[in-house]
Amino acid sequence: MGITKSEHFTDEQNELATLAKAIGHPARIAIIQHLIKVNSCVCGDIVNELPLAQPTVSQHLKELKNAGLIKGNFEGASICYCLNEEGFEKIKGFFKNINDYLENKKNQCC
Amino acid sequence: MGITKSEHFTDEQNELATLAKAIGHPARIAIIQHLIKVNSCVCGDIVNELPLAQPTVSQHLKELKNAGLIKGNFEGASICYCLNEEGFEKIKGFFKNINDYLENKKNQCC
DNA sequence: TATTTATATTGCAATATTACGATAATAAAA
DNA sequence: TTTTATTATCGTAATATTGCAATATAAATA
Repeated sequence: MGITKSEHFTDEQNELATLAKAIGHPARIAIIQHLIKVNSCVCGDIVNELPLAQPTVSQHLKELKNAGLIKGNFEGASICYCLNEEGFEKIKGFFKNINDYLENKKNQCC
Repeated sequence: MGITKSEHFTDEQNELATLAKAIGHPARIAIIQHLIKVNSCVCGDIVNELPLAQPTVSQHLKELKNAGLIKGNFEGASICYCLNEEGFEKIKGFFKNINDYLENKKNQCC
């Protein structure tokens, strides 16, 4: 049905899924990587970096912003975007759990 | 168009996106969390855990398996699933970069 | 105020995802 | 070999995502 039964999962599960989903597109990975490289930049810079039209980039930025992974500040006529620590902090714990588990696991079937 | 222009991105970007996308659904988060809790289990156990029908769970397991995040071994009539270290290892570096960056960042616009 | 520049929104077509009933496939048990 | 148990696949409906042209909005500048 294309509709996720999110009401049947915990808030934590839904939140983690939303964050991972936002990261789950190569254009949005590229945007994150670019922001790490240049620290902060405006939408137009990303349009020049990526093989996508301006409305498409704007849409990807919106999704990253909604998920809490980036934030934007007005800077004259442009909007300056950079990573939002808060969003990444939320994912951190999840992957830490997994890594801790994988380092200590024993007696698995596979 | 609903079609991702993956040919315009690097292999690394596409691979990271595929992994994140696979994690980006609450049911698949729940499956991963369950596997951490019980170490390994069969599909039927997950069907009992989640509010989803068996074909739906099977489909989610397939996606996690295709992404390299879980693996399954035949164990009698059942299939025993557990986490696949390989997949998570690939994401680890990406988040490590982000966390290192966020810990040292300065002079941001926002 | 009119123009330019930068970004967002709308509308739409193409494609992908989610979910599940029905059914198939596979292997153990009777 | 038939039955039972377990998981996978098929088919399909509902919904979501991706991408972009066209357009709107907002702020700076002439």
